[in-house]
Parts: sequence; C-alpha cells; structure tokens
Amino acid sequence: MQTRLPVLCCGPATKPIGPRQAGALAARFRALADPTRVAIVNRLAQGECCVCDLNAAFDLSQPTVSHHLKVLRDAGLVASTRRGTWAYYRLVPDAVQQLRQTLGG
Amino acid sequence: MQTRLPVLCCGPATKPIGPRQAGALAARFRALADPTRVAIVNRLAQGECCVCDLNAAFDLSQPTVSHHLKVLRDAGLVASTRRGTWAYYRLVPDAVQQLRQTLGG
DNA sequence: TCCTTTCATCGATGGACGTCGATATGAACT
DNA sequence: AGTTCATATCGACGTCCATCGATGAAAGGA
Repeated sequence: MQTRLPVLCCGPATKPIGPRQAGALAARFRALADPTRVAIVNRLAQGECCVCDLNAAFDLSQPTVSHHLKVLRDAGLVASTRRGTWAYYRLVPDAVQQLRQTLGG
Repeated sequence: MQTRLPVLCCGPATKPIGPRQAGALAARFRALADPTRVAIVNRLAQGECCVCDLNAAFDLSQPTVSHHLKVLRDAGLVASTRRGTWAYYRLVPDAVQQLRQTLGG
C-alpha cells in the first residue's frame, strides 16, 4: 500500500501529514480507546482465542463483547475465522505494527 | 515508575494486563483518537510550536484547539511553557515512546 | 489606566459511543 | 424438522465528546 508511514514522535525525519492520514490514524487509535478493547487485544496477543472465552473473561454481556470485536474488526486490528460452532479471533500483526511505526518506530 | 510495560502485540513475552492498566492505556490511546489531535502531535513532532500557529493551521475555533491541547496535556503527551504573551507546546517523548512500546516495541 | 493580543475556561448543543435485552443467524446433533 | 448452543445484529437508553460563542485571565504597549 504505502512504503513509508508518517511519524508522530521525535524521529530525525518527521514529516507533516494531511487531514486524510490524520483521520485514518485517529480511527485506528480510536479502536484502542476503550479498556475492554485494549484487554481483548492484549489477550489475543497471547494467541488465538474463541469468543466464548472472551465472554467469560470480561464480565460484560455477550452482545457488548461482540460489539467490541466488530469495532476491532472494522479497524483491521483483528480477524476472525469460523471453525464449526465457534468463532476464533486473532491479531493482525501488520496493523498493530503500523500503529507502532506511526508513533516513531 | 515501572520497569516493564504490557505489550499488546506479538512479542515473544506477552503478558496479561489487569483492568487498571487497560484503562490507563485506553485513556492514552483516546487522546490520539481524534484527527485534530493526531495532526497536532504530528506538528509538534517537528518541534516546539506556539498556540497561535496551531490556531491558524487547523481551521477550527480557538477554544476548540485549546480544548484539544488540554486533552493532550491531561494525557501527558504534550507539555506547555508560557514565555511572555505566547504559550509554547512541545511533545513529551517518553509518553509517546511508552505508547509505542505498548504496541510491541 | 485603558486597550489589544493571546490563551484558557464556561455553558450549551448536536452527535457519537458503550451498554444492555431482545432477536436473528448459523452450525451441530437427535 | 426440531432443539440447543455459539455469535451476530438490532433498537433503545444514558453518557461522553467535539464544537461553538461568550467570557475570563494574563501580559504588553500606548
């Protein structure tokens, strides 16, 4: 897609970004702007996980957890696979790394 | 403060985080969950900047820009210094780097 | 002291978000 | 088909947020 990312922190070659890129970056950061979603991402960082485990872990209603998973999916931070009855979620490493590079990696 | 940070992405030693840490991390990410604030941080990454320049740059009302600066200040991502009539804002590199490490540094 | 400039704060408003119960979808098993 | 379990979607409600105009506070100059 794009070879270089704009950097938000103090690299030696910091470049200005336009409104579109700022909006795209903000949308991704917004997906992490909720404690439940941060915890979900942290959990998925330990490996693939099915929704039923997440439902049991977070003391929230099942629709609420499903909603947060959708937000993370729409942001491209996680992906899901249906295997039989259960749906398994996993991190999308490239997306997380892209955010990290944005912060000055 | 703390020697090690929880990591949200695919490091080899990813550790689970508690609700408090998840809330603190989400609060910081929320400070970046707005296009204007992402653009402000990107602008400050190029060096110190006074508020009047930011007001001119973002086509928003002066109170709105001031509000965003306060959000970033409360999150610890930027700091300000008053010199004479003008207030100068700058990035807090440690805070940004901390977020970066959270994403898998 | 009065005026101007710069920035922060206040109060209000419209829209977005997190949460839930109810319901729909979809897969496995009898 | 009918039943049960696992997820997703829908609709509603309360709260938070971005934005604005108006106002306050602080500094410098006439």
